[in-house]
Amino acid sequence: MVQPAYQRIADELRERIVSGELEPGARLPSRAALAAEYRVADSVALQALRLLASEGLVVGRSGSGTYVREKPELRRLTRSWYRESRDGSPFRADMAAQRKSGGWRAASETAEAPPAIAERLAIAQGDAVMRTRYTFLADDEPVMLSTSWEPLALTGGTDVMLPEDGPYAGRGVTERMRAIGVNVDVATEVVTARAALTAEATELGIPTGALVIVIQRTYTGDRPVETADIIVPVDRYELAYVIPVEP
Amino acid sequence: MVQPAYQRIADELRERIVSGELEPGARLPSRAALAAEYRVADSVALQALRLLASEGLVVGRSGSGTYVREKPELRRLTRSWYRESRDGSPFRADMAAQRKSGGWRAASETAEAPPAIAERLAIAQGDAVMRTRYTFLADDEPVMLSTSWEPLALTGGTDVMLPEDGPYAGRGVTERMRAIGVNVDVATEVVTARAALTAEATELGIPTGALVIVIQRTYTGDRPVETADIIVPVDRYELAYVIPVEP
DNA sequence: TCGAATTTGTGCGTATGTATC
DNA sequence: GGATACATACGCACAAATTCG
Repeated sequence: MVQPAYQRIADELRERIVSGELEPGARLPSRAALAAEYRVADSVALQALRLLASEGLVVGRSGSGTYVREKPELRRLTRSWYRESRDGSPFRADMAAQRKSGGWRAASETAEAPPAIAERLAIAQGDAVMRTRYTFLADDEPVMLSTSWEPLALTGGTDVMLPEDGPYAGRGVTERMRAIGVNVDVATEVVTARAALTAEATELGIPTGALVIVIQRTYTGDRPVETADIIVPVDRYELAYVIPVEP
Repeated sequence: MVQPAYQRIADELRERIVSGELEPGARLPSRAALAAEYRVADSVALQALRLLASEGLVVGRSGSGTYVREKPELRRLTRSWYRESRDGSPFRADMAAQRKSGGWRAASETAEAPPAIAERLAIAQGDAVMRTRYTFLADDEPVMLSTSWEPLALTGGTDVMLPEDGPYAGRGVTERMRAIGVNVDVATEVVTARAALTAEATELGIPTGALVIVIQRTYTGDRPVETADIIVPVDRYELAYVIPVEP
């Protein structure tokens, strides 16, 4: 397989970056310099740099140069088997552990279950659900998004129908469900990753197409009671799962 | 903020793809058609399509067209609190559950601990470690990579010094450590995502820069006993964490 | 303070090769 | 074989930001 020139240039730079030879903040050769070094047209050097930028390895600054991406202070989200036992919300606990103020905005509305959500909740497509969109804030900056769905068949007419209103506002799914006599045994988190959509990128203040981790979380007892899509930008957070090993 | 033309084109196509209006396998308008529709030059339409391709949303086929990426059959890796209680290796169990044959190749060698690994193992930089590289196979195709490090101070001179040799070959970290009287309590998995490096991409048969999930797993008892980097292509696998909720 | 040089970001038009239909 | 479409590459142009003397 013959490598196209722009890929070869990108590969060589990528190796130098991940090997640490080019440290975060270091300046890459300019487009013109790369073009001269590799004996290619300016546009080919440009293409190589665009590729690296789309991978999140480098950022260009107009008029200045292209630099190896500085890693922002990485925050950690802990997901462990005792997570719900901590007082209040897991997110606030994580933020507190890192000396950040944690909070969120939320808005709920009723909706019809789309196919993928219906399957996760084991209900019929089009069934009524309560959809709640969350924006999580750390030091007042949006850092994480979540959309949650709960079957109205379960919570309709009860105290806890609105996750962020009433006596159990903000208390977490387990506690709210317990309040209406619904048992919750396990949380399943399916982790994937993709590029951020425009709407997500705008809300989170990251470039469109930046990498995000998507967590599909479902709380289940005798049946699924809540499912959520959680969007986490990879360069701000890492997820830590703590798993006990059975003796 | 004024959006560049190529980004607007990419955004609109991206929305149509993730919303499902353009289903997997559907053909996008040709470059020429896009250029005409948006009144831009051919090269601008090209730039938009390259952006989507770099995000893994579409694939171009020479002479034919650009198509919405078909999702390969998604395999699931289950990570749960009882994972080690299953007989043999977790990977084989996952594969068996999905009617695939699972296996792996491995090669071990001694090495000096690089800084990041030393920190994860709570040893000094440069201390001797046993490094083992794994290639996991499903139906004889490489699907997952892993590199593991164990402090030689712990296993040196014992039966289990080589993870894939001796009486405990392939039996999992917990069991091997128990055999030499070392206790293992918890596994911590730190999940991030990035673009695949050239070497990884080649080995896994995916395009360079394709999205991979990186799991940094550390087994800990009284002290860290093993740590590993596990590379999982996102479009082949999803990770499922099952977390019990405390009553 | 000003201005020139540099550098990135965007965009245009063209050419060649190759795969598909 | 011819038309179509993607992949790569070249060269050029201009705006905007930055740098530096």
